Amino acid sequence: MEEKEPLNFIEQIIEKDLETTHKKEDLCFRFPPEPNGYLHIGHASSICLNFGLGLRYNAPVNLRFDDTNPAKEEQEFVDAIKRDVSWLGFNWATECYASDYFQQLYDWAIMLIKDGKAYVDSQSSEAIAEQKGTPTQQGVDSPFRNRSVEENLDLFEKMKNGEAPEGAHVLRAKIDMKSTNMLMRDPVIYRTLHKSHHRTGTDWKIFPMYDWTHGESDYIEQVSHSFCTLEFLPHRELYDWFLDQIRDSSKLRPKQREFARRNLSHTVVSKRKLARLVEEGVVTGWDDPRMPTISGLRRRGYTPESIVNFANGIGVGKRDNLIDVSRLEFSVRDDLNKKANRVMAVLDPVKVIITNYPEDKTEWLDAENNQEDDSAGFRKVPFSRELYIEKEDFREEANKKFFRLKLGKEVRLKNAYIIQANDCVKDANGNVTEIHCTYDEDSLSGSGTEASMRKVKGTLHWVAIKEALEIEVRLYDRLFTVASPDTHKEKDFMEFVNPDSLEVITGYAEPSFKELHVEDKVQFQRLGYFTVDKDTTTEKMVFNKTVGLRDSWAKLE
RNA sequence: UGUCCCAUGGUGUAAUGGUAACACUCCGGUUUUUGGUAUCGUCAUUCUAGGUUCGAGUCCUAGUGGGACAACCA
Repeated sequence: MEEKEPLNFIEQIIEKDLETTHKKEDLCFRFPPEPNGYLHIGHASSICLNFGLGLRYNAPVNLRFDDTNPAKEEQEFVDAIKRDVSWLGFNWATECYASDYFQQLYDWAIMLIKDGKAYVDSQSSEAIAEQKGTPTQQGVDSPFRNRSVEENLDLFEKMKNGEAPEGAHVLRAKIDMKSTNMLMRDPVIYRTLHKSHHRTGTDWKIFPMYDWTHGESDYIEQVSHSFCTLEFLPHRELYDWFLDQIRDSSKLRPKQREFARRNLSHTVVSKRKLARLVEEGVVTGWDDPRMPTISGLRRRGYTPESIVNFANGIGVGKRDNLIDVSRLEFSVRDDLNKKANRVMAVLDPVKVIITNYPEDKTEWLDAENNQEDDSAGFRKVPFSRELYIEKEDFREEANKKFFRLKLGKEVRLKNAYIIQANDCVKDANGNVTEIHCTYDEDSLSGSGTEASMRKVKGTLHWVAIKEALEIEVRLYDRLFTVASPDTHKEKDFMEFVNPDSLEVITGYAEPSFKELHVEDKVQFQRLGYFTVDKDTTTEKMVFNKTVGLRDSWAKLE
């Protein structure tokens, strides 16, 4: 007997259907992006939900491009979406396009007209909007609502052939202008658009609207459960109405169910808003490491596993939510802790001189790559007389809570020797420029000597200056200064952009860095996780800081 | 002046009429050649008021609060 794990409400819906109306083989899901932008962390949740269900029930999951609007959609986005879904580690059963169903949708529309369920309206969009009423006020019928079937057919044919100018006519479903659900007030199902479509070119001059397309696409693909976000809940009535008009009762009837979109703190998760950040130059592009896009997170150094674990870990519900970004950071630390090799780099250097170490000597010491992974092995790091350590790791004097280097006291240099600070040199402004230390020759890490086993409270990372590599390091902070930048009543979210979200510095790294390639992930010992950016050249390596280590010392300070 | 959805620690999600739990965060202890990791622990939760019931976070009613709906967007 296995433990009964708790089910989320989506899984409960499926389990119940499995008991009553559906067979296991009936299950089929889909992820339906519109190819008009890049996928972001919110989509990742939806991807993990749908593809996760596919894995759980061993059911197919289609990747369906909802490409009904040629004005916005592009092949570039199709490619990017496929790349992102694959990168997350999911395989779709069939690559589908709503545009593949244009003919079927058209045939059904003709049927609707013949049944008296649809009519051509020849008013302006303003007039139609006017007659639609408001949420609290019912609509009124269009003067064209009762055109004859013949006239409707004729006009619709003209729309299709491009004989009517854009905007002259639309096809509307004839439902109920008095409905409390505004979507049921004779929704537009076709508009004329004389634009080239990324897949159908200029074949079609009429394009179906979302509501008319989505449910019927689900039906064509025999999707059993069509999961979407809460804002589509009022669309469900229409979804069902359309299905009722065209359904063959021997076939499976798709059902739409809704879950709450998952919001991430300190960022925005809306394609339109993300596009503004790109257009207004706040970030360098859709894959800027500060962006919550899949490609941005990837460039930042997030692993697919960390994103999938994040999405699965937060669950799914129906309430408005704002997930703290620290939850995302936790999941990438958790994953990288197991995977990333430890290396040493100094980002804010101060020089250390080991006064009792020979001038010309360089020792190549063994350093363990990852204590969390026995198979990770060892590498060599050079040690010599002049080193860099972090400025903040030295104080002339400090209380005993400061475990680092101070005058007269000892620290361990990671993978190397125990040193003691004896003296320091300062510039005219009183800044420390050199620290003079002596080392304990018998204290080499791993040498097994008594001196090497001594317990010293502090351990510092360091690099030998002579062998050090200069690297560019890009440090990131939250893109917005407030948790929820886009829910403010009066202020535009752009007013909350953090002006200090990027800091570019030069750091110094141990020679083993030469072995790293773009997208490789490492832990800069004691600092955080970093990944090699694609801007890296043979001249200069560029690193992105993915996330810092937890830092209980920083909190103490 | 409407219809619909939602309400559990700081955050997110469980508990399916029967002891309110898990994760993150926060705080503290232990271990540690990363102030990391691991590990142990502390604090903290059912919006309000009625009702049904032996028993209500769960069911019902009302209230309060939050959200959605008036694109030829998806």
